[in-house]
Amino acid sequence: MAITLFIVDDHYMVVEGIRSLMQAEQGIEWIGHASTAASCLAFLQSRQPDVLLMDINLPDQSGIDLCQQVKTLYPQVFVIGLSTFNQVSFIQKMLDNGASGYLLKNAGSSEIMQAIDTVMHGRQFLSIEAASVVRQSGLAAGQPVLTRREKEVLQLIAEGLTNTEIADRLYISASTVDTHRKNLLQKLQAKNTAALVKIAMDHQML
Amino acid sequence: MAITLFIVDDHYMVVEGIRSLMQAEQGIEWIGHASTAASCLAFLQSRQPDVLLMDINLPDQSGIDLCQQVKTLYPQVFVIGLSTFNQVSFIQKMLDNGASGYLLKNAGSSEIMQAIDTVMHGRQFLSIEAASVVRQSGLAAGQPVLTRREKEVLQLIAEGLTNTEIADRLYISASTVDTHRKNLLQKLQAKNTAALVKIAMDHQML
DNA sequence: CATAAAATCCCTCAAAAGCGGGATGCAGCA
DNA sequence: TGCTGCATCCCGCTTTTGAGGGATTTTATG
Repeated sequence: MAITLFIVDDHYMVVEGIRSLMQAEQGIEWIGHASTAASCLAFLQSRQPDVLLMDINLPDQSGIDLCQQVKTLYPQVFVIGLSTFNQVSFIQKMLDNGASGYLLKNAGSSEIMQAIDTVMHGRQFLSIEAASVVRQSGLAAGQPVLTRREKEVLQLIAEGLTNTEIADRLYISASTVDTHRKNLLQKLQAKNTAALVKIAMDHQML
Repeated sequence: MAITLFIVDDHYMVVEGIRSLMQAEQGIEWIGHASTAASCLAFLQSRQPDVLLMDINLPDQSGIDLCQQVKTLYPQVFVIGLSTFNQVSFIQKMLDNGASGYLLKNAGSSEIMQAIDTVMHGRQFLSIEAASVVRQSGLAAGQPVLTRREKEVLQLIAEGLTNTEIADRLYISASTVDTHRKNLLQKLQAKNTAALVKIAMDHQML
């Protein structure tokens, strides 16, 4: 019995690349692809693949959210996240939302096959590069987790507001904003606001 | 005589996708691919394609720079930029550096063929989506152009250095750094440093 | 209900950024 | 030769931040 495979990715070249790579493989049945989260969900209503390769960047909603929806509706489907290298900060979120693995888009056919095989056995698969970056960046230890308020303050800082302006916007005192700011600097290990924004952008927090 | 094609992209799936799409086409000869700027330049020493598809994000250096080098060394090679949709701010730079066209990674084979055909005739080709985004975002009017010094200062600001630290690093006075900082704020229409870094990141300047 | 985490607020003081000027030297160019 | 853009440097003054604290109230959660 062949393993059925479905792909969600809005980049046609990537879809075509995987199809081409998988065509040569025994035991893999390509049952289709979608370029949006909506059309993916529509397809799944009629048929579910064993393994679902899912890009993190989709035009209508993020793969993170789609992953959660899919796993809620069809827990038996194994989801493998797919993205380019600079989006590794999403890996943890993806796994938190039920994904079984993570592939970088420079993976070759053997790595894809290995990923499919691993997740079909109920284990987790990470691209070697992904895994190493996770280790390097300390993501495995959980990337700095910001509270709701801290995220709000961070967002407004990045928009160029000062503490007092942020205070007005959030109906709190400037001192409080300052405290949040200090905590942000500490959590993200930033020397000052400029570095804070840079690091936050690098971690896709903005 | 078939048109020779070479690809630089660090995502194997994309390379494979294009190869698969092009294999079915008449008159296209795939002469190879590279995953880094360095290996691309090495290949070009021995052989030059008619058309060079080039990803903008490469591991060792940006496609923007590579494009300029390639066009300097081999002006007869037509370069077509390749990237995903959120990197459109690079399109103008790519074209400035001598690229003849721009394809988004969700292009299908007909669009790729059309692009190759168009640039081989010496004309410019933009993906419809790319063209529309260029119009929308006013990129065609040219995004703010920074001087060499301003770029250096911007980089160091984003790393969290203060004016005096930057001054030490660049062997200039803190006052000068301050002037560059003022000019950066003005050019990028930023209210303060935080917004400056955010905007710079949005424009892929960092 | 106890406890921890989050959110709130306050203080001081030094350092840095931001604002609004002005000014000089130098290179490329019409 | 005069113009323009770039890079360099300086002044005074205000605002904002960053680095130390300390403290209280809310809100989850076992």
